[in-house]
Amino acid sequence: MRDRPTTSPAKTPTRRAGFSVDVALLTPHGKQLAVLLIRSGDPRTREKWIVPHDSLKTEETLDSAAERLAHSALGSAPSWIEQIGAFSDGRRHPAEVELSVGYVALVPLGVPAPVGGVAAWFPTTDLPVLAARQRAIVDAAFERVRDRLDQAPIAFRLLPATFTLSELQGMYELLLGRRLHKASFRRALQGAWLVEPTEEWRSEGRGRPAQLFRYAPRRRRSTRRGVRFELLG
Amino acid sequence: MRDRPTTSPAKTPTRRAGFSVDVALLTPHGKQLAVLLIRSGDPRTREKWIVPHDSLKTEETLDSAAERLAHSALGSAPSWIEQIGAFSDGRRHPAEVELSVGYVALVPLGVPAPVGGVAAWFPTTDLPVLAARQRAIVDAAFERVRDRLDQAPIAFRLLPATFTLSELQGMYELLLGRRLHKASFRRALQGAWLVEPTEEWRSEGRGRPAQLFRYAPRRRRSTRRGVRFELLG
DNA sequence: TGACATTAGTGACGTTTGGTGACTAATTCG
DNA sequence: CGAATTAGTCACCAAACGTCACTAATGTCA
Repeated sequence: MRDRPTTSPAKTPTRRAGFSVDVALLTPHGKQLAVLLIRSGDPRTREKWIVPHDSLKTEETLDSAAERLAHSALGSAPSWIEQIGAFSDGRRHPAEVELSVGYVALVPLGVPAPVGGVAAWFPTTDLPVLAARQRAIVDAAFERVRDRLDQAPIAFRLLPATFTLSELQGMYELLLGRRLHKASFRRALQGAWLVEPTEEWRSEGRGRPAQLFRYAPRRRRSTRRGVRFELLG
Repeated sequence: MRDRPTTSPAKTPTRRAGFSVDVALLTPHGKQLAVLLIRSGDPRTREKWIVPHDSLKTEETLDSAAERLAHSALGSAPSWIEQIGAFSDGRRHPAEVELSVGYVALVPLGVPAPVGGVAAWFPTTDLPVLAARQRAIVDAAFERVRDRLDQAPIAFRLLPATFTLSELQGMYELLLGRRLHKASFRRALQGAWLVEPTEEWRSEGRGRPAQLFRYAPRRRRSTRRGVRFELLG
């Protein structure tokens, strides 16, 4: 359970800051991503589910507040976290603060579900009603994950420490929402020197056993590419 | 040394919010980018130059506050603007607020220098001392421009409405800090359907006249590319 | 036990994309 | 006129990429 120093009634006489830090925790869930929401402890709020949030404590940075929130909502540290930005625009927020700083964090597959009852994973397509500003933060979190897929080791952070190449490809397919070709995927992965094989093999029911790999990026030649106009509009 | 939000000097009686909006205005300046700084009107501040900033006015969104700041500092509207993120960490800021929301904005080449004396363009390599948090915002602004170069029409927004292809290439070279090959650049540009020729030609002193183009992106086929591992580390 | 389904992993071919040097074109300057 | 300068294009080659087809190793089931 999280502390809510900001839930003093709307008058909030001793509010330390005019803003909150909100963390959207994401994890793979079936064929899509899911976000961790917690039950609103405040019966006065209109929405029943909220994104973990809090105001800054003394001597705390934004990043450390986000990490504290993630750890406290989940029971363990996330494997990746990044600030999304500042959200305001007068939309509803459970803490009724003027501004919220949104964060996105990744939780590996297989981390046990959070403490019983008060928190739950909600898949992308089945979100409950959230306060408008928190909904915007969650939407931006999903979008940020897709956008950062090529720049940060998103897929690797969503998998356990060792994994098969098929699992890695499956994670990319989940995140991209489309199928990839096995040979192309592996050739590109090979060329990037991102994974190294372990001695272990895993036999998953039928079929040939798969070798386990771990994420171990090496320094690679920085190919000076030309300008890419494709993504521009 | 960090700022102490509780020691707000008694002169700031009606501060509406515990945060500011700060805008880093960038424009091409010789062979690099420059940022617009204004003279600090407050003799008590240690730093002589500051980034334009203000708190949110009533019923104002973050984006509209940033646009207002840009317009008021420059006299005209910027050609592109985007939020960078929230900055805190207890570093110094002229407004002595706990948090600042940073924005980056682009100003086309050739826009006249701002009003006399109180503002000036400072090239990347020759920045004066700024409050630590504003310095962080300026650094992030330069970085954001480089990062967005492939996703947003940065270079086009820094040029006048019509331009030669050599000018466009020169702008990319300025932003990337390296030379590009003419034939590759034009082939890629051609394939992206981003510009269309005008009927005008410009004769710039010596050499063959160049045709003028305008930015006019067309819908193009979304090539489903494979995964790019190169940028990952 | 042996055929078959299933999953892992690789090889090879053709196409596309991208880097490069060399060429032609049109202008100014002397 | 010819040299210098800038614009614009072409052709060649290498790297990257999509695709199909193949081999490999396991479980399942008649």
